[in-house]
Amino acid sequence: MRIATWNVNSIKQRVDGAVAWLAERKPDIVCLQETKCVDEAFPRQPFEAAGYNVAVHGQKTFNGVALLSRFRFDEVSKGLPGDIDDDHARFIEAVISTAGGALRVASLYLPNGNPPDSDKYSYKMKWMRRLLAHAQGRLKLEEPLVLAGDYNVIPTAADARNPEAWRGDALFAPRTRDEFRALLHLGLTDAVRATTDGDGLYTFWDYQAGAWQKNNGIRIDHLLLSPPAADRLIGVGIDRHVRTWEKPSDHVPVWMDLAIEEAKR
DNA sequence: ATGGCCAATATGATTGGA
Repeated sequence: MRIATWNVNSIKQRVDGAVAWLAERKPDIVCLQETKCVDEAFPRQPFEAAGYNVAVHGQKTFNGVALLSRFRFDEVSKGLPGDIDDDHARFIEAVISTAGGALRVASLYLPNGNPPDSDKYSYKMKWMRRLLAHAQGRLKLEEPLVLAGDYNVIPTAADARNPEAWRGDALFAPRTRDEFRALLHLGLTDAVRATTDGDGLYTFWDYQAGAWQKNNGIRIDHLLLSPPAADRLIGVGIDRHVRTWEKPSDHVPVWMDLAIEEAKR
């Protein structure tokens, strides 16, 4: 079972690149973020033609998350619980049947939170605490669970080419990293860090200031796994070559393989 | 992390992104 996450920065701008990447990497399930369109406008057809079921939770202009799956969705729920007044489309979760039982996958787009002295940052903090509470509840199910997405968190200095430049930024602030560590302390595993302690593993390079050419990147797109999922982790990959394609997103896909078999039909 | 970008919007300037 191959599961990926990718912040596409507008799905309409990325249809061709996404279809090409699906054909190349052949993921079973994909978590997308920043689709930036309402559900009715999501370009479902090219993805269905490529063999994927599509579940979307979007809004006008900003945010927006989606799931692509080679397997049928048994359940889909939209929105992160914990605040009925939060109308940002940043969370979608689905259950898929596998040979070993239920697999639960969520695509999440955690708020950026800049500037850190603003209400945007307090929204980020609240959202992280809501995610923590939700994860806590889901972990009790003892299912393979994947919380994948753009966390807008640089976990450690090893996850940035120039950590000094990020000091004081909402993505690297001590409180941000504290909240991310609290997620890990629930028992969630960062799939990339479970397989390597290397540096230079980035998933985002700004469009500006030649960040890609200078490899001035950060690792902010993460695959977090419950214990039953982490026990089945085989390997991970970061498809940085996708950043060299025409009209690239500023993020690249991150994927992993789990030793989970698809349900027999 | 700014010199340099990109996407969406009834668009031609502004907002949001990270």
